[in-house]
Amino acid sequence: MKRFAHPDLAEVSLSGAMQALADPCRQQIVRTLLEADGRAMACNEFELSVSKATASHHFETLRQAGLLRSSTQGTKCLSSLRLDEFEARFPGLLQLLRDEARA
Amino acid sequence: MKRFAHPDLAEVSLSGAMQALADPCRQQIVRTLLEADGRAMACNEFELSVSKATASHHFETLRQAGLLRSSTQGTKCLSSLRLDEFEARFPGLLQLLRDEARA
DNA sequence: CGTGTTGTTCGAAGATGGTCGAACTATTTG
DNA sequence: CAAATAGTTCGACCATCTTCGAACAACACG
Repeated sequence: MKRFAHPDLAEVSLSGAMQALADPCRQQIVRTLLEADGRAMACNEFELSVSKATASHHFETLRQAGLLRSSTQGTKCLSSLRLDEFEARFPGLLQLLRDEARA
Repeated sequence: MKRFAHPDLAEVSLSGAMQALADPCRQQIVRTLLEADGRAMACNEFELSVSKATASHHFETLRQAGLLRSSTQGTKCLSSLRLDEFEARFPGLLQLLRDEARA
């Protein structure tokens, strides 16, 4: 069973966080998780217009940016937002995504 | 005398803003302007470790992201932050840069 | 008018990033 | 065990981004 690496939020730079959140596909992933309200979701539950390989790459990028916590459950990979930790490190950043989602 | 284009903040996407602010060199420019407290600064007043050509490109990128307002004064190009407008469009985003500047 | 200052623009080189298909691993199910 | 499911990893391709030097433009100052 695969184990994913999850950096400490203190190691995540603002540049890194912004770069991760700048991509539309990754924004979509984070927005979906924001609406999921804390629930962990499998990769194939997200409606993404990219291949499996590309999606997997984006999930990894978001993990490295401290946004996602992932673990495998059977053949699935469940991911949830590290909401409180990320909010403590970069206050207000995720709220901007929430706002843009309504627009 | 050259005139620069300055987009309406409503036309600036969150992706665009984050992409602009993700670059270390551009972060340096914005941070310097934040410390300048509203004062307009010439390009050569910023201590950047890149060539003139590259710096000029970064200033243009920041203008397109709605962060800078620039105008020429003699041979100089004076730039200032569009602080209130940008803050109204993306609340809290510039504060993150300010915080990271102290760290 | 010539010289120096300040940026801009152009073209090219090199790095980075998003994308995919194919092959692979691990797990569940028949 | 065989087949289906869910992701990951690899290698390659292409677009975009960063960077620079060189050439250029506009202005200030003798």
